[in-house]
Amino acid sequence: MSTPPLRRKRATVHDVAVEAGVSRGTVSRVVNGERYVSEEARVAIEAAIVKVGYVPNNAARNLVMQRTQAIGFIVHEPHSLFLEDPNIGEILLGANTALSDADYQMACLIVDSERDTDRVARYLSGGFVDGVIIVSARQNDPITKVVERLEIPAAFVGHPPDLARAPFVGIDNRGSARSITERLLGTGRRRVGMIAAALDRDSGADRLAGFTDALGARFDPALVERVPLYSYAAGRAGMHALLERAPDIDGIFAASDAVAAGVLDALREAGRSVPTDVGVVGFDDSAWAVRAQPALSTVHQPAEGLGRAVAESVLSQLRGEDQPAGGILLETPIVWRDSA
Amino acid sequence: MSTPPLRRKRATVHDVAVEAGVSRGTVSRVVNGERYVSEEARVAIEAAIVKVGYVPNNAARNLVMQRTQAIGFIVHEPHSLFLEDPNIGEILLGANTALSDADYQMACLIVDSERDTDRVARYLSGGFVDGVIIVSARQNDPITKVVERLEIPAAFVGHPPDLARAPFVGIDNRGSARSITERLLGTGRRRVGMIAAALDRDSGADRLAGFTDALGARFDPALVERVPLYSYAAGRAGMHALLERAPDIDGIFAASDAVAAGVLDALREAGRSVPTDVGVVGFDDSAWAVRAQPALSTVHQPAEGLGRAVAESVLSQLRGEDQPAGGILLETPIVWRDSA
DNA sequence: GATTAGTCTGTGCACGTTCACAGAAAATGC
DNA sequence: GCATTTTCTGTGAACGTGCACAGACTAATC
Repeated sequence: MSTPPLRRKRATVHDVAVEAGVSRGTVSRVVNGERYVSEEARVAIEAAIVKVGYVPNNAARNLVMQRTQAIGFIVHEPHSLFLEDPNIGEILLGANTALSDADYQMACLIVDSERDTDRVARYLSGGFVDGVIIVSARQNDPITKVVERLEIPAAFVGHPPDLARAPFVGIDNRGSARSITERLLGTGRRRVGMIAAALDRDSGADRLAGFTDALGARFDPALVERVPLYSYAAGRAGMHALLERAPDIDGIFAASDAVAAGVLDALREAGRSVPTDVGVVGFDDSAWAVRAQPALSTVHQPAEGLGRAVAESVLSQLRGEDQPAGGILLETPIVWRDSA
Repeated sequence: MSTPPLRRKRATVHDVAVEAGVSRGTVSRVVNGERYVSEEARVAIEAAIVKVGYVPNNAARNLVMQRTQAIGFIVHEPHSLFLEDPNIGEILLGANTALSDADYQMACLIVDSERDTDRVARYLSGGFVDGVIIVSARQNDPITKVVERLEIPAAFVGHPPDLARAPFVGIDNRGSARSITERLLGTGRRRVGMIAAALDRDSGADRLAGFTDALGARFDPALVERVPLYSYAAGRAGMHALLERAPDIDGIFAASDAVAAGVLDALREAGRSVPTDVGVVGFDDSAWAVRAQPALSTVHQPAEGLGRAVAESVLSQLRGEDQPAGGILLETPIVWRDSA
């Protein structure tokens, strides 16, 4: 015997109106904070609202306003990396708080396989969201194409290289990479290499460019090892490969903290001590950094702030405001710990 | 100059009806898969749907059906732990896939401060969700009280001790803890202790109980160190304290992998080698486990499966189906690696 | 042939809100 | 005192769907 839902029916704007002795229109005006309502009516309505316990019905409001009050949060990453990379979690958290403060829902869409691409494309075309946040877009990303074609308000975390003027928030990956590499060079290292990761993404490519900038004439391409992902495993394997090729290396810029954690373990396995034999710096200032042995010197990435900012950007577009050209870059202080 | 939204209007059920030469009612019937519609009408309507690109309007449907098609996902944890604990992320992922397969939205609600409690309580009372998933309920949790009072369909991950017969999914924490402790004892350890965490939660208390079960008469309360959270930092501090008290300890059951990672580092700092001097086992089989040095022996927690199952439970309640009494327990195989 | 049961279809109403409009009352200008 | 503006309020029409109902047609039964 299944219990009937038993949800006592909610108060409507009409109930408030009769309680306050006014019309629906006036109630609507005070609920939405519009002008042209007398002080007398306002207090009566406000009292009536608390008395009958009125809460606006979103479905009705959305129906007449032709909107959904939901924002898609699209992550184009394998499931496993979504979990391993703490940045994404923090970005999600920041975006979620900003969105819920503005009474928006967040719909998480994780794109892993081809099948997911179709599913998300269909979802987007279905008009289930008013806008989208896109977290790790690749070059020639099919999802990005769908968003572009549908002309949905969108904002990116990181700069998608093939989208001319899409609003984005990000950090100065290149400048930050240059700064921390310079700082690493300042500790007196002579053979400094890099584990470069995710070069198909703007962040990965920019971090490598910043590294090259810092080294200038001293740059030696043989000291750069390229790995596909920002992951612990990739960092460990990459470092082993690099040590094979250049045993005299004494400094490493790892493209992320997860990569750096792999680097540290590879160095330990090879019998090198950090920072005495080799100095290591990372990027992100994630949980990996403090947990590593020794604690990582790294670039602080304001992930939660990025999430909040990217959400604000979409919200601002929805309000029809002008967008700052060229996107927003957040500050990235260097955090110096023990690994270099 | 703000661009006007320019969203070309979507096709409605009425557009499909005129295209197929039938009435709205018939279109509605085929869209919802009801009986009593001729084969002829069905094919005409299906063709018309793809031709005009019809997608049902959720807001209108929700309005008339008196529902929201959204499920709240409530996490009662500090923000930091939400990120550090990989289980929660995986549960979220599993729940999200199950929910979106059923065309439900997921609304993430993270409760950290007192202020959040009020916000979420108000959100729940507002009727913005049809049901809720509750992830880490404490005893006497105010959020749980609100859910109970509102009589919203709910399902828990883990068993809230003060709710008599609330549907839940979980694992047999006590049995699993007993099994892995027995296995640890089987490696010939004589002084086996535990870093017990989060005793205000059912999982924490049950893991300690399982440990006690396994030791039986050999149980020594002095070998149990209690720490507040399932965190790396707590594990490290707890292990240092325990070593102070019992330097002859040769086996440790850590209440979670994150705790175990802290234990490993504390043991390294104290100059003990694992597993030679001390055997260590964890709980969760999270990313921490494989990343640890040495890799952790641990209990595999099917986190993504828990998320999927808890979502299915709420969905099933929404369909008005009978609930299995006593909740659902998922399997937890032991994964034996190098740390013991 | 009349009655009944079963299948199929169209119409009007309801869901709860916002918005445009009309009109009343009050304030302001000459 | 009349015209004009400003402030305030109520009314009806949407928005797009599901559902109850009525009616039409077919097939089976008496």
